[in-house]
Amino acid sequence: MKGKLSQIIEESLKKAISVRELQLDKFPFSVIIEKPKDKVHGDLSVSIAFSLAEKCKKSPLEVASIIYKHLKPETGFIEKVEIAGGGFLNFFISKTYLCKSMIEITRKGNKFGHSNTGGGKRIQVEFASVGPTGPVHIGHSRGAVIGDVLANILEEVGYRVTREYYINDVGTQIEILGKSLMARYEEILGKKPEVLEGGYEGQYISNLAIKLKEKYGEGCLSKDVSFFSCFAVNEILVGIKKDFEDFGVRFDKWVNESELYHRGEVKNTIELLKKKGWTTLENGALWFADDVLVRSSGVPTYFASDIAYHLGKYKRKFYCIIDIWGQDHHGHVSRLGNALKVIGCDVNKLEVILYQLVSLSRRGEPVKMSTRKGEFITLREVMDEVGRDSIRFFFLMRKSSSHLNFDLELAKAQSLENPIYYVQYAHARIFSIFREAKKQFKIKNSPTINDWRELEILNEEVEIDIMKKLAFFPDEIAKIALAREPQGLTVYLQELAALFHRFYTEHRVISNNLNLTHARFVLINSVQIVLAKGLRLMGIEPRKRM
RNA sequence: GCGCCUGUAGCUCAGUUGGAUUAGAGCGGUGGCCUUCGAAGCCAUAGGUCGGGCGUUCGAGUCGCCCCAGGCGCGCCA
Repeated sequence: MKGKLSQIIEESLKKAISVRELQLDKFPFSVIIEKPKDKVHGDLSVSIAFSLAEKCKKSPLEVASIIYKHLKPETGFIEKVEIAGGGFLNFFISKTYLCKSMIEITRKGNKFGHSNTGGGKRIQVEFASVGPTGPVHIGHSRGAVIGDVLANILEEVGYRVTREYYINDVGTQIEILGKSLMARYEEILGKKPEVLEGGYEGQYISNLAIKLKEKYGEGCLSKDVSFFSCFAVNEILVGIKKDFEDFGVRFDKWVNESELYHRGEVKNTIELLKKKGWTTLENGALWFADDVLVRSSGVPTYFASDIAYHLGKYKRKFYCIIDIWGQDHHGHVSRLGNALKVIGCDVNKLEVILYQLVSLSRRGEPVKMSTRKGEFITLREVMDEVGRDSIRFFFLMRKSSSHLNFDLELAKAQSLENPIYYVQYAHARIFSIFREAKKQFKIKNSPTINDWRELEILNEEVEIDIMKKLAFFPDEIAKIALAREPQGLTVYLQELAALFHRFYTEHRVISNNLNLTHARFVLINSVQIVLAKGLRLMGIEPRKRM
């Protein structure tokens, strides 16, 4: 709708310029359309007269009047236009348009909201990538939700999305993991292992050791660390994949860091940086600016392989590359960008979304989490405790840059008052109405409608508000996709649910007035379609009963 | 010390690329609403110097600078 209106304004401006009523050297490249807070200011409003006033040497009111004069009476979309507040142009959407929107929703069903603004361009979203040194903990799950839902939304607006998980399966941490497992294995076989400083200590390590013993007996005592590392990584990865699967997160591609080494990509990338003259040798290590690419031991760092990984992404020719990382990686952003820049990558294509880590508490007492010490709450545990849908909704209620405090006891205690139930309840109520309707009429769950005039009978204020809210859904999705802010979905769904609950309380759907009943069936069916759509985009299954 | 993020009602947070003389929602508080499609709901009411200051602008919760408070990062870890 905003796009439609900005086009109308642009045409008016062009006309005004061509007849020299507005003196502008440059055409303003974008017309910003806003949604006023107050209904009396219309459904959509434009404040461009203020910004043009100075350039044209006219008052905002004069500019607004000129734009107003050249507006083409539009095709039933706009009911009326007002100039107010000294230069605002306020537009009121026609009821005809709203009624026609309901027909569109009814016909399109779960395809409503889909658009092709992305034009099939390919976007890669890399998210939730954590080293396979332990089970997924709840902190990482936030990145998983943000990435998964953002990917859903980008697909909805017509991009082809590749969801990718980068597995850091080599390096110091993996070696420590192997040593930790080795020590535990030796321990349960009655040997006294070497003391290991800073090793991984979680119960899952012991479980892996037991598994090794059951499978090979004492046969692994002669194996070296890399054997244990490899075994641990593979086993843990199986668990991670299962965790994400049960959490409703899917990936199209899993990339192993080790593969980048086997294919020589890391080496080639380092050579490329060297050749371009951007590296220095100091204390036996190879540096790029203030960071080490290759250790004095000859082993490349994570930094080096990540440059290689991203160079690979560029070679795959994505329109846009999105990385979703925990805030603790923010120091990595600029140096990665700088390195990519000097080897010829267009860094404008790279977007890094940082999310604040989840801090966990129990009855207000902070819970310290450390993967290494095994002191952490896993995604699995929280899923069992509060349910996957609640976690998803909760994690999407705040913008990614906000801190998120997650109190386990509170989450459990509030589970009945969790906002997700508010939205789900609205959805379930609609099904309930249709169940009741089935008893009284012989109707299907999905009413059909061909003539928009049948909806003109919907005159209550809250009905009009609902229709507007629904008609704006595609705009909402587009905005969320563009801003890369999937949390906007929770706000929209709560607002729509609130309108529905009010409508439900104030008015009856099923009544003696058959025409009104039918129109309201169409209305609530549309609400159901959009609620379900929004929830599914969030990876939450809409409920028919509570 | 340097860098990133955050600071809005008692609590948890919205606030649309700066917009309209009354800054919103949920929880919690108070008072109402079930003979009728699900009360996990609705309505009303109380509660705020938008951390503080200066500035830019026709216009600032939103942008800039400084200060205060909290979180995180600053490794030849990833």
